[in-house]
Parts: sequence; C-alpha cells; structure tokens
Amino acid sequence: MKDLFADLNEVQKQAVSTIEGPLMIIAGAGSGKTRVLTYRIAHLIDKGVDSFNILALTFTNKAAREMKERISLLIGGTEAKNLWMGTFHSVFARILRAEAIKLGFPSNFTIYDQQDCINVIKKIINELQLDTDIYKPKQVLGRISSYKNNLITVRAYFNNPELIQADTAAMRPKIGNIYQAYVERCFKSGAMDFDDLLLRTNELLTRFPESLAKYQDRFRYIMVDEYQDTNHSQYLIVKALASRFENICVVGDDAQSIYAFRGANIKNILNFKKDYPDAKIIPLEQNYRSTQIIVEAANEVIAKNRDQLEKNVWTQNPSGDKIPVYRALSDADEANYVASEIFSLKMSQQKKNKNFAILYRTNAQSRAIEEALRKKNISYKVFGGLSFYQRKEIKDLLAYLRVLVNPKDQEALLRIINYPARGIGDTTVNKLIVGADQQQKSLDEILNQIELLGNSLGINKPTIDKLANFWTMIKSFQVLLKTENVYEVAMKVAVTSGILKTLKEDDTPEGISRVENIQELLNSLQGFVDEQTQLDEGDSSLNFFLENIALASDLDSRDEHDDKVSLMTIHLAKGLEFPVVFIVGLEENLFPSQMSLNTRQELEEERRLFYVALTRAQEKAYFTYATTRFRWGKIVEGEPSRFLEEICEKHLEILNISFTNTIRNHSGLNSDLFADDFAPRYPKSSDPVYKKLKGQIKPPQNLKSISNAKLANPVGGSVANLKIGDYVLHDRFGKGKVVSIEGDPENAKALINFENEGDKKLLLKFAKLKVLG
DNA sequence: CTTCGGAATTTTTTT
DNA sequence: AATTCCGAAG
Repeated sequence: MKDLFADLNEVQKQAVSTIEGPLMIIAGAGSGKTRVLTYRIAHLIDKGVDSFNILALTFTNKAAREMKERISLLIGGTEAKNLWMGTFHSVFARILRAEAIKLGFPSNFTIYDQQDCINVIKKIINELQLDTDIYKPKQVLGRISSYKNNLITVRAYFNNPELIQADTAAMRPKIGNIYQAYVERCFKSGAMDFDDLLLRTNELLTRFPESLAKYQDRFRYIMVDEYQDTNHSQYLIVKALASRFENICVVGDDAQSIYAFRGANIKNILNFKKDYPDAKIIPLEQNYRSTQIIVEAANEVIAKNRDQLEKNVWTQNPSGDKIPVYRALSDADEANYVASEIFSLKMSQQKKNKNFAILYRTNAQSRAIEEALRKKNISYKVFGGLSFYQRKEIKDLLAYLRVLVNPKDQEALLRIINYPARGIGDTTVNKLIVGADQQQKSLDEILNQIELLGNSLGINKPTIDKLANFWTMIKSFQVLLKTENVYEVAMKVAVTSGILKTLKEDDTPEGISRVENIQELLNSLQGFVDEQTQLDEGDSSLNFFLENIALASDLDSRDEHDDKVSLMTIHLAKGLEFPVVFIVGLEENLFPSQMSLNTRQELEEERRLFYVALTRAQEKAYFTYATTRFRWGKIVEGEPSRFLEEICEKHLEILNISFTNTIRNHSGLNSDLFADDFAPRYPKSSDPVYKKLKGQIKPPQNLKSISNAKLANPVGGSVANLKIGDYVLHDRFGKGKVVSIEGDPENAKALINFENEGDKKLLLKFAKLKVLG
C-alpha cells in the first residue's frame, strides 16, 4: 500500500485524515479536490472501515467509475468493490428498485426522461382544455419539478394558500390540477421522473423508519461531491442518512454553483455550519491547475458576486500567457479563428487535439465551430445536445423494450402502438384510453382482453384483430426475454416489429444514418451483455440496461484516449480540465444569457458559470466574441460580454479592435430587478397571458435584430446564374456540385451533392452559396 | 387511417 | 434553420 500522505500538501492531508464527524471541504477551482476525495476514501478503508459502509455521491457516473478505479490502485486488491459510488440519481434509483413495492411502485418502474414528462403534461393540458400558450408544457414541468425538489407534494400544494396564490397571480391557477393529474398518471404508468427518484427516496426514508435505520446503518461514512449543486431534496436525503453517525463530508465550491435552474440550492453549502455546528471546515485554496494569469482573471470576475463564502484562491504556477481576446465579425469568423489557432498550436507546440476544449453557453453554438474544424480536418467530439438516446429511432426501439419490462408504461406503449404504422389510429387509441379510464384499468389490462372488450368499446372487428396481433407480438417478446439475452430480444424486436424494414425503405442519407443508429444501439446492448456477464455480480437484465441509459450523461462516454477536440457547454465542463480552453460567444444576451438578466441571483449564476469556464484552463485560455451572429434564423448583432470588462486589462491581450471602446454601459440588470428569491413571478409583458387578456400588445422589439432580407441574400449575380455542374461552397456543408435546379427564380431550389455531406436540397435564397470559379 | 406539405413556433443550461 | 403542428387529400 502506497503512502497516502506523500503527495499531499498540509491542508489536503488534514482533509484526508479527518474522518470522523462532519466536515466541509471548500475546494477552490483546481485545488486537487478529486485527489483529496479519492485519498480520503482510500484512507478510510486503510483505517479498517468496511467499504460496504461508505457512500460517495458524485456528479457523473463516469467520475464515480474513475474514482473507484483510482482507489483500487491506491489500496490494491478488491477492497473497493463494495464501495457505493455514483450520482444521487443512480444510487437512489438502485435503492428504490429494492424498495419500490413499499411505495406502491413496481420494482421494474420506468424512468421517464424529460421528453416523456413533457409528453404526459401536454396530454394533460389538452384534456383539461387549457391553453398551451399560457400553460407551456416545459414551463409547467419546470414548476412541477421545483415543487418536487422542495418536497411539496400535491397535497402540500393544495394545503398551501401561498403557493396557490403565487400561481394564480402568475395567471396560471390550474398548475395544481395539472400537477395532480401528472403525478397520478406517472404512478399508474409505474414511472418515476428524475425528481421522483429523489422525492420518493425521501418518502421512503420518512415513512418507513426501518428503511431509514437500515440505510443509516449501512452508510456510516458519507461523502458528497459538488455539494454546492445539490437541491433541497438531495440535501434532505443526505441529512437523513447521516443523522445517525454524522460522518458526513461534503466537498464543494460555492463559486462553482451553476445548477440553480434545476433546483440547486447554494444555501446548502452556505449553511452547512448551521446544520452541523461541530463541523470542521477546511478550505483548499492553492490552485495546482492553472497559470497565475488565469487564476487572477477568474478571481477578478467572481469578486463581483455578492453572495459567496470568502476565500482566496492562489497559485504558485508560472504566470503564463495573457488571455487573447478575439473580436470576430461573425460566428463563422469566430469559429475559423478558433480552428486556425488550434491548428497552429498543434504545429508550433506539438499539442494534441485532446488538449483543447471549446466551451460555449448554448448547444446551438457548436454548429459553426464544427464546420470550421471539419474544414481544417481537426477531429472533434461534441458532448451534450441531442444525445444518442434521444433520437427518434432510438427512442422508438427503446419504447418497445420499455413496454416489455413494464407494460404499464403508457408513454412507451402509446409511442409504439402504431409505429410502424399498423392501422391503429388516434380514434382507436382514444377509445382504448377512455375504456381504460371507465373500467379503472390500465391500457395493458385492456389489451390483454381486447377480444372480449373491444366490441363494448366501439372498436370494429378488423381493428380489434390488429390490436390483438400487436399485443400477441409484444407478449411473444416477453416470453423470449425469459430465455434469450437482451441483445437477442432487441434484435428480434427490431426485425419483427418492422422498425428495421420501415427505416430501410428510406434511402436518403438521414434514413441510412437512422438504420446505422439502430445498429449501434444493438451493438451497445451486445456490449452491455458481455460486460455484465463477465462481472461477478453483473446484472444483464433489460431493466438495468434501460436504467443505465436513462441516467447516463453524455460525458460518461468520454474517452481520454480519443485524440479529439472537446466541444461542450460550460455546464458539462464542470470538473474537467484542459491545457487550452477557448471560451466562445462572449456576448451580451448570449453569455450572460438573455434569460438571466432579470434578477441579481441569475446574473450571479452566469458569472459563476464564467468562472467555471475560465478555471478549466491549465496553460492557456482564449476569449472570443462575434459582432454578428446567426441566431433564430436571423443575423443578430452582439456586443461584448460584460464579463470581459470585469477582467483587468493587464491580463488580456486584445487582438484586434479594443472592445472597451465598443462596450456600452451595462447598467446591470433589466427592469424591476432585485426580485427576491421567493417572490412570485409575475408574468412579463411579453407573456402570452397579456396578449390573451388585453389583446395585442406589441412585444418589445429586439433592437439588435436586423432584417433578414438585406443580409441573408448575398446571391448577387453569380448564384442567380447558377447552372447544373457548377461547383459551389456552402457555409456549413462545404464544397459541392450542383445536380439540378428547380422552381421559379424567386424561390429556386438546387439539389447539390456535397463532398462531405451528401445530397442536400437548398433554397438558393437562404443558402448563401459561393460559386467556385 | 395515412401521408404529405405548409404553417407555426422556437432557443439556456441537464441528472 | 429546424422541428413540430395541423389540416386536407388520398
């Protein structure tokens, strides 16, 4: 066993060796937090603590896996095997599987992702005959989610006049009814959403003292990483579990709290000392990651925030390069600058692709950058955005698998009942739903007896047969599942259901890629089976596979051996580090986001986000912004982000025109700003409620948007005379050859064969093509 | 019941 | 620009 203390500084040693009682480690950016955590766990085990009694909650599953590996290396042997490590969601999902029956859920409950939730809410809003302009499904879900995260159940909601009052004041008095219907429907479907995984865990621990005792006894040592981003629900779980032994160690940095929008409560970390008056607090302030310039610049920005714990992050590292600031003329220009900078650093300093990260505020920004990197043949990987498992074809096949595991999963069932098309239309589906409602049965129970019940539901004979056939097919898959492994079953499903056949009929590039995606899903099932069967206590059930997917994040698939530039949102970059980091799109209304300018709290979160972004960089950071950018199908003008102003100029290397000349005076926030945390949100004037109630009120004009007509049409003479056989250059698709042209001159479309992208049909008016000579 | 095409709507961040 | 929604024709 290796000497655990040899490569730690004094403060880190203290943090590692304090193992009893409550402890809060305030870990500044780059201060060796992960090292402390791993060593601390290794130290615990070294001191004779059974790894079975340790619970460590991390932010991603991948972080957990890696930490576990490192611990195994430190202590050797298989001691670390029993460690329970993972995200809140995955750890408690596992516990809930074992305990679900107590809560009235089947142990094979489904986990609904956000899209599933939104679909359920949409249906409810329609059924209640409410207006989806006022009750926007996504917003409603956000509201429900925040209730759940604050442990406000439906009953608690209706018992709380203040909440009802707040929603009524916001012109949305029916939120409670939607909430109620939503919870009922999830329950009937045997489904939990992400928030339920935490809420129901709380329910389990409060309603069943014996369960509480069991897990308190098991988890004698608890560690929570990224504590600043826990929400109230998570906070209560931790508190309940830790209350017996109080061996609770939380690690976090209030300056890096960036998930308030999904309920994270920065007060959890700010109030730790109140919860545990005996708590030791150890600040880790020495940064080992970044150059002095980067650390100082980051400190300058974060200092503008009012709500924070005092700390002083410093470094002994070399001072390093100034941070270049590039002012781009457009998003494409910005992307090209980044790409050529990467190219030249690779040449001059032998850097690898994987040494670079490009960080942005919104996923949509990746497009322009991808294009620029492709042009320079720099290989990259985009994280986040629309993930593999959210693609339609994947969700379709997964829906079949979900129904096999949990036939009550209504969302999945409705998704596949007529896909591929088998003549079961909306009319029939509605009859089924109404029938199920009247008879107090679930859809699968109706389908089980469809031949008996169909007539009384007003379904005609041929349709009954179709339903019966469909259901027999599902049943046959279920039988198969008893003897065959999940890969074989999924394969069978893909073929027998007709999914593969339907997809193969489409031979457009998109269609072909859909088939490939299905293939990839099948491969990953195969991989899952192989992996799980090799493990001693592997679980190769379909149920477990689906759970893994539901809770997987895109980051979990990150492979350090892959030599690729990483593109991701700043949120996703939390906890990572890269030698060179580009922070792009530093413009007002983009970063800080337009949506975050209403309250001081929101603006401060954007600033923390900036802090996170900058502190990812080890050797060199770059800032870029664009004066015009393609957004929402329009060209929009932008001005430099206020965050650039907040950094002392001596740390910056202004590459072209000084932004300080162009910067406006940011008076700070928009109108009625200093809204309090819990003040009810009154609808803004742009809110549809106002339009509905008071007739057409003009929304505030976006001052910055320029009419499309002038700029987006640089066709000029050249493209107007486009002929078949011409070679053209497209902003995104690159070089291509014109195959055909159709339509009147005003709205002419051209079919173009692009070298890298295949055939595309483009409207010339918008395509911004350059004809190559 | 299905399919197709035009219209409307949309953009923050995610376990 | 891209996705989703909706209505009409088949």
